[in-house]
Amino acid sequence: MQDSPVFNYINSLSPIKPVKSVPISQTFNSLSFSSPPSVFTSPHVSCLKESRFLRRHNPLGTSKPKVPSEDVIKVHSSEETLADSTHAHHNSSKLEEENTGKGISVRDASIELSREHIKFSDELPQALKYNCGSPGFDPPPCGDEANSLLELPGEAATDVGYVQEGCKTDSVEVEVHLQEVCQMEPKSEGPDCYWDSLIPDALDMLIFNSPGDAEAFKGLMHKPLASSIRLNEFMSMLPHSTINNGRKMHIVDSDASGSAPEIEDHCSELMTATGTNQTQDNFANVALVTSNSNEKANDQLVSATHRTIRRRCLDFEMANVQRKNSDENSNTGSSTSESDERNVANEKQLLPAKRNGDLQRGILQGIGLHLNALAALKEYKGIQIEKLSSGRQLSLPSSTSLQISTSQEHQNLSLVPVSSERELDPSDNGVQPAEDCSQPSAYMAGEDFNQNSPKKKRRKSETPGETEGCKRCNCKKSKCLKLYCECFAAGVYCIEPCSCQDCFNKPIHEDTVLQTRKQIESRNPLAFAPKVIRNSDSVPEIGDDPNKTPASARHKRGCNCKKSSCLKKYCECYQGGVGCSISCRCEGCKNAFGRKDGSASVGIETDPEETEATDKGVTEKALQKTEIQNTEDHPDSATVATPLRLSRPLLPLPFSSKGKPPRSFVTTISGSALFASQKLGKPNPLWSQAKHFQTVPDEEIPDILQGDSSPITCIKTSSPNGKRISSPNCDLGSSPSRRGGRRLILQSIPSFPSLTPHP
DNA sequence: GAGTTTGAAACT
DNA sequence: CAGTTTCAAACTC
Repeated sequence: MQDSPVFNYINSLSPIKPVKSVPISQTFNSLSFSSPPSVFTSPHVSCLKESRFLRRHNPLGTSKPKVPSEDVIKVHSSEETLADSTHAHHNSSKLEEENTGKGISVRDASIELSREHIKFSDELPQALKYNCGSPGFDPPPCGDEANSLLELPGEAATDVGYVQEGCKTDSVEVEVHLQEVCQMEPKSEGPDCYWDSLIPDALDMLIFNSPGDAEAFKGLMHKPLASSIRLNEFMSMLPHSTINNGRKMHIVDSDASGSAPEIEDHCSELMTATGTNQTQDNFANVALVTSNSNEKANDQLVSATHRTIRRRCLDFEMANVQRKNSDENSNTGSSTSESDERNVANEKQLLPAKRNGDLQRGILQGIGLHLNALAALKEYKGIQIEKLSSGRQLSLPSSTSLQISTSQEHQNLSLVPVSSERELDPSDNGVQPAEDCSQPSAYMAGEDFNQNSPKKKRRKSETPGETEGCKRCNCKKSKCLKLYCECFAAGVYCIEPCSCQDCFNKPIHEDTVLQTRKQIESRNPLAFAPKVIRNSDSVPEIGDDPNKTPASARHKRGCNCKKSSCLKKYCECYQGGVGCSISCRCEGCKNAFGRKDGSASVGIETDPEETEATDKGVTEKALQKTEIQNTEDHPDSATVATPLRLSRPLLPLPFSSKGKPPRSFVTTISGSALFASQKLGKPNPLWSQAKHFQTVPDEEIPDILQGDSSPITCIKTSSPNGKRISSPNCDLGSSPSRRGGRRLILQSIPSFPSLTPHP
């Protein structure tokens, strides 16, 4: 019987057997996120994976569908597949056999798909290039798929964990398969990003929501991808694939034995249509469902799969959540126009402030995408994002997300204590380690976006709005563990685009990074705080002409320029787009945003543009700043047009209009926005990231309180470490001694700054 | 792309 | 806290 191809085939499809396999549990360490290798402990599995990759890789790798590689050919026919399965059985333990069989079947199916659906391949010209965009997916070096798998600790771990849960074999296989698919995925880089952010939601809708949602999803899918061509097909397929009881796909109904081909087709279409990881996920789900004849098994598998996926793709999950929300709240599948869709996508990333409850999520979402990733994304999206953000996005959200990202890093790295005012959500703990997110993201950014151009080039070429978000350092001696390193200073891991040497600022060295960070913070609690403090909610000051630099914004410590006259980026004030203040010790200050001597803040506002130093860049900057400030003033209003800059928020670095933003220059989140986010209160898995906000308040308080006009306003703020910090603003005023000013502290200020300007 | 300038960060 | 050194970004050629 076993020899019978049919039998084998069925076996391969049967979910039940795999589950039985107990031994596997040992192989796979459940919940051990750090040990992906464990997943691959089994040589057998590894082999399979590799082979798969090769197969897939080759066919897809070639931008155009070509004759399947040898491997592909081998597995190609179902019969052959069966044979393989059988073979596997013979060679491995039962458990492994099971796994193998399944894996093979899945794999085969995939292969067949690729083969049968050449069009698919066509649509995926960049398959090779594309590394799974999933946050959870560690971006393995392009081309080295086998390795990549191994390198994906988070994913693998996740998989493993789930495997143990019961659907082990299938889950694992599926996961693997997904990974493959991910790698295969076609999309252009830009679109990838887009889809990555977008699809998750879509997926959710597809899977969890009613068919109506499917429509929405459809609309979403429309957009930009080349693969969208397939949308119709996909959509037509939806009825079948739409979830039944909220979890299963109808496809499940088709019985395991009979519908393999159909499923495959669907899957292929699905993949084609979406061209995203999520799609893959769906695919996985479908595959799982299909393969299972047993209801329970199906449920388990599906749920397991979902969980796995979700875990892997925290970011996406966030997105999904948000998406769901948005669906519920506002539209439903109505998003048909491209612009809308894009907006939606952007919103996810940028954090739509408009929707209740979305804010937080949005923020989280933004967080979900690692800063690095975001930055990279931004680069790819380029203008698109800007447009979107400017048009619809709230400046606030952007800012928020940005800030969050930065803070997040902080948290991750330094475990900064949350300020009292902010309660951490219990869910925090439950949330996957930030690292997981950040890591993959970081890698992803590097790999996914795999940029050809070195950071330097980018920097030079990058326009203020285009790529500034992403920090790329060039450290050689600091190992990226000192503030010299922009990445480190910004609280982000270095990514591929960085040209640093001996870099320790990577997830791998988290401990080191964390430790170093703590050390630095112990020395200077504000070391990682934003260098520029902006007044978010403060009422426009006297000089706050829209066209002028925000008076409220000031550099935390002030600059110490001697030769640059504060007219170059050497000057942190200038770089941060703020005027110099009393805090500054600069000589010959000509800061276009405001000279320290001339009524510091007011002077700037009076006429920054008139400053001799004013050049186009400066003016532009000033304008941008103004925009920002305006936005900040109305952070909550969703409708506020987001200035270009705000759109940037996706990027880790909020500020610099030109070139890369200064290290830690961060825009302060508006208190209200922040508050709102806090209020959402719903335990959000990503809430932990919210912690990061804590830093915001610190900055914010001063901002709020500060009126440029009020020289004396000093605020006591709590640093992340709980140390007290004085706001730079204090300096402004009064005290002749810049540093002395800081020490003036307003002790009665609430930990959480009121949203309104301090009296 | 290499070299210089600059000022923050780090060190003493 | 001040002075010096180190460092990497910013800038120039």
